[in-house]
Amino acid sequence: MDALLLSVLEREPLHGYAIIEALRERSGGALDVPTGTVYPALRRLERAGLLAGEWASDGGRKRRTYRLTDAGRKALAGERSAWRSFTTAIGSVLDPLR
Amino acid sequence: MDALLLSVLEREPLHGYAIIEALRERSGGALDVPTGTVYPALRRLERAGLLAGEWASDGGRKRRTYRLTDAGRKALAGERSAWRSFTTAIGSVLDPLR
DNA sequence: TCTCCATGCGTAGACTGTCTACATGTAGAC
DNA sequence: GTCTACATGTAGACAGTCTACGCATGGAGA
Repeated sequence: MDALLLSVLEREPLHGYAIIEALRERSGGALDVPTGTVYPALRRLERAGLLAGEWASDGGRKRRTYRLTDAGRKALAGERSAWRSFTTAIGSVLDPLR
Repeated sequence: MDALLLSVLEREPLHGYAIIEALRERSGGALDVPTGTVYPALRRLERAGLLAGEWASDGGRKRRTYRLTDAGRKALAGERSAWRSFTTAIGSVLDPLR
């Protein structure tokens, strides 16, 4: 989850709702993350210093827009390499060379 | 976890301890799953009818050897395809086409 | 006008699964 | 006699996700 959020925010700052849509889009509909997962996760990442959130107003609507911090960018690199190691490890068990 | 256990048992029945070693070996040391994860998981899979366990004696030692049931084999196929979908979805977010 | 839906943020509580740490015991090597 | 590898298992903490809510605005259509 953390890696996904960081990755989506890599290019441009987005607010929660837009992040959910971006995840759905980028994954071709496969990833439909509920708000109960995303919002707490964003908070968590903000507390950890990986994201910076800011309130903005679009018309009457209030949005909390998050952007990646430098620490977040580094964390993303780590998450990506961890993900690769992870899938390689699982893959080596699930699809052993025949 | 379930997929990993089922996959390791696909070729031959094994007991818990051997399963842990097999996972470590097959993954090149990356996967070191603690007993507190494996044993309950094996029980769970057995209760679900995906594995069949049987006590055996090797010398003075007692082992519980698990083998894949037909349902387990089907479940494994499902797990494999689910894993592929999953990694594809995550990958499309983490490593978008540039 | 009124209602409904998409937009938008958020929390409470249930649920699930993993991990740490422990208990128990045998066999064999030194 | 003690240590290590083998072997199974549980209790309880912990973390993260999901379901199901509550609240509010804006715009489209009946």
